Amino acid sequence: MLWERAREPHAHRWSLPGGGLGDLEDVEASIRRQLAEKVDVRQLSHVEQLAVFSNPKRVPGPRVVATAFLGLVPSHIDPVVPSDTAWHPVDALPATAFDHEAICRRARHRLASKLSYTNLGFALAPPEFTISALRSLYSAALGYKVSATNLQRVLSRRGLLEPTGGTVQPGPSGGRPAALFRFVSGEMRVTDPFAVLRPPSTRSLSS
Amino acid sequence: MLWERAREPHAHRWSLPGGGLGDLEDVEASIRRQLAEKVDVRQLSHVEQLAVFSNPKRVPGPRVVATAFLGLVPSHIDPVVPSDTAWHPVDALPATAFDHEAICRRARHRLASKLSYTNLGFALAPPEFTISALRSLYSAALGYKVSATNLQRVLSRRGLLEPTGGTVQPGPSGGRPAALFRFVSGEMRVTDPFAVLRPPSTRSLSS
DNA sequence: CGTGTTTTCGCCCGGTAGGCGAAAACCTGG
DNA sequence: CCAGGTTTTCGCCTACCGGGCGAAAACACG
Repeated sequence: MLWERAREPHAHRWSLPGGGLGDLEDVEASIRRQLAEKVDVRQLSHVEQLAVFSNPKRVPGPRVVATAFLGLVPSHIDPVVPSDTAWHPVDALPATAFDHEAICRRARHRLASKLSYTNLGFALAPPEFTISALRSLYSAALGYKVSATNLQRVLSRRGLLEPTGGTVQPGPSGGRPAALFRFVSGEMRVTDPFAVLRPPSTRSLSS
Repeated sequence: MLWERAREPHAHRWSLPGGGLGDLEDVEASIRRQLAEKVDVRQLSHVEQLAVFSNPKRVPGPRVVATAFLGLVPSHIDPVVPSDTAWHPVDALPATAFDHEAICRRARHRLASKLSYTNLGFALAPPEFTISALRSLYSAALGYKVSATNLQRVLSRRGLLEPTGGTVQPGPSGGRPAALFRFVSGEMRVTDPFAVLRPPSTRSLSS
C-alpha cells in the first residue's frame, strides 16, 4: 500500500506510509500509529521489523534513518484508504520515492521466506477458506504457482491446518464442493526446524 | 565481547560495544568503525543487522534507539582487546547494562538458526579445520552436542564442505589422522530452500 | 442419466536427516 | 613387532518429507 506524494521531494512518486518516532513509543507502536492515523489501517494480522535503512543519502536533506516493517492484513479485510492511497501489486510497482522500492522488495522476500518455514499464512487468510483460495494467496505472495495438493498435505502434516467441517457450494460450472479449513494457531511460529542437527531429543511433530 | 562500564549509568555492568551514528555513514559502517576504534576488532567474517531496540525507557535519560548487529570473528582470530573488555560465553553472561542481555540472546538465536539453514559456519571456522574441530564450533554456537558423523555428511551433501587433502597428526593418545576440510564459499548463502512449494523448475543441488 | 468440472485422496518415488556399527589409521606399551 | 586402545571415517539401514500423478468423490448441466 502506497500513497502518492503531493509535495517535493519526489512529488507524484509513490511512498510507503510512515513517519517520525514519538518520544513515548517504540518503533512498532509508531508504525501502528502511523498506519492507523494516516491510512486508517488497524487490523494488522502480523507486524515485524524488516531492517534499518540508513544510507546518509537515502533522502535529500538532513539524514533520516528508517526502520522498515513488514505488515500484513488478511485478504478478507479491505480497509478504506484515503484518496491519495492505493494498493499496488509488488510485481508491478509504480515509480516509488526514495529507497522504497528496495524496501518493498525486501518485504516481499521476507514474506515469501516466512510463508515457507512458518505458519505465517494465517496472517494472509480469512478465518475460514478453501484450499484453492489459500492456493491463490500463496501463489500471489510467493510469485509462482503452487500445487493445491501439496499445499494441503504439507500444511496439514505440519499441524497448521485443520478442517472446520463446513463446505462451500460449487460454482455454476459444477465440481465437488470444497472443504473449509482454518489455521490452528493465530500466532506466528516456526514450523520447519530446518536444523542441521537437532537437539538430541527434539522430534518434529507429524500430523 | 563485552566491556565493563566505568561510569554511570550502570557502572561496573557489562555492555556491548557500540556508539553514535556518524553523519556520513550508515549503521553497518558505524558498527564496523566502533569495533575497530573502541576494541580493535577488524577481522569480522560476517556482519548482519539483528533488530532495532527502541523502547523509550531502555536507557535512562533521553531516548536512544539502537540498531543491534550480529558480528562474527573466526575462531582462529584472537584480537587483542582493551583491558576493560573481555569475551564471555553467551550461556554465562555477567550482569549486563541496559537491555544488552536481551540483545545477546537474540544474537545467539539468530546465529543458531542461520548455522542450520545457511553456510554461516564459514564465518566461525578457520580456513582449514578437522571435522571434530568444526563439531566443537557448532556445538558451542548451537548450545547442544552435534554428531560429527552427520555434520560431515549434511554439510558435504549440501556442497558446503570440501576436503583440502591434508591431514592432521593424531594426538598422543593415538587415533586415525583427521582429514582437513574447508568451506567452499566465503559468502553467506542460504542452503536449505525450506520452501513449502518450490518454484516449478528449481531443484536443490546435491553434492 | 451421462458428461464435464472441481476437489480430494491414495499410491509411489526420490532425496535427506539421522543412528549405528564396522573399518581405517594411528599411538603406546609390552 | 605385535596386541590393545583411541580417534576418525565410511557404509548400511531406517524414517520421514516434499512432490508428481492418476483415480475417486461430489457436484452442475443438458
